[in-house]
Amino acid sequence: MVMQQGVPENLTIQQMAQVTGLSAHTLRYYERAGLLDLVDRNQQNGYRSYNERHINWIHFIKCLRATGMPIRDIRRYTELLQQGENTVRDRLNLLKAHRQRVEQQLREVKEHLEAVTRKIGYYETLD
Amino acid sequence: MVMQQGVPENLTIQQMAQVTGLSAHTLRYYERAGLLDLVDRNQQNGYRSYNERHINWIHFIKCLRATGMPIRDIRRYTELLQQGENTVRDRLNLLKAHRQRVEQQLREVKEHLEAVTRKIGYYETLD
DNA sequence: GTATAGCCTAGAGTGCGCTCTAAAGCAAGT
DNA sequence: ACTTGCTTTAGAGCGCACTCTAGGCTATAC
Repeated sequence: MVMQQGVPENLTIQQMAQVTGLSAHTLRYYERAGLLDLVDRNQQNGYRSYNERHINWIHFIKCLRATGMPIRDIRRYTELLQQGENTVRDRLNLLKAHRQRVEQQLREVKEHLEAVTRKIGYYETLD
Repeated sequence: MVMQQGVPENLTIQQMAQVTGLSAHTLRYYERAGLLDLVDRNQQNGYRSYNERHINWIHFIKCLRATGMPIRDIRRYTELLQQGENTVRDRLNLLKAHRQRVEQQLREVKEHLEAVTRKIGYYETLD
């Protein structure tokens, strides 16, 4: 196994788990869920073999998840990606719609957090 | 049933659902979960009877939920509330800890959203 | 009285996103 | 050869927050 420096290649699922911060279970789950096609296998033993492209992709998936995109939408995005260049417009629309929803939700959370802050202020006057 | 104007009183669960935007199912669930003690009953028929205090309380619960506080933490807060004045400090700490977590999460979401925005920017150059 | 509509309870079901288990295969060390 | 520790799969289980169902009671209109 490489892992000295340079471009990561032929990573086992545990190494991939370390690098991405996801568990091996979750990596397999994402693959089954269609978020991660194209995972090559080691020819000798049939183990999954990840490379830098997978790392970058997982990193982006984590951004989508962290901003609340559901698994099925990420699968949809993945499918578009696999269908090639003529889906760029669809992918763009999908991401833009997502961004808009997230921004709306950020505004709502901030608003509701202000109510919490007001309550905190009230409690502080009692101290 | 009153409902003309002035202070809401003796609301049925359906009226309460309308006012709060929660379903009757959810109102019962919140009560069972310990988020909502003290729901009086109509002496004749045993139906739940809500008043303005309940409305305000549900409104605050919605702020906590909207900012991601789990049900069990809201129950904890409810318990403190029921234990009276000497829990003010604990309630304050609970809300402050919550606010801090939410603010942290807002920062993280914003960061990850920037990655999405960068991807959008990239796609737009392809157009 | 009867129909309809709203309320009650206990408990089952749902959807999501993991997370774990069992049984089996492969790899490296002693 | 045996042990240890990784990998594989299919499928079960979990925690959360609802959401709904079944069966029964109550209230009002006709």
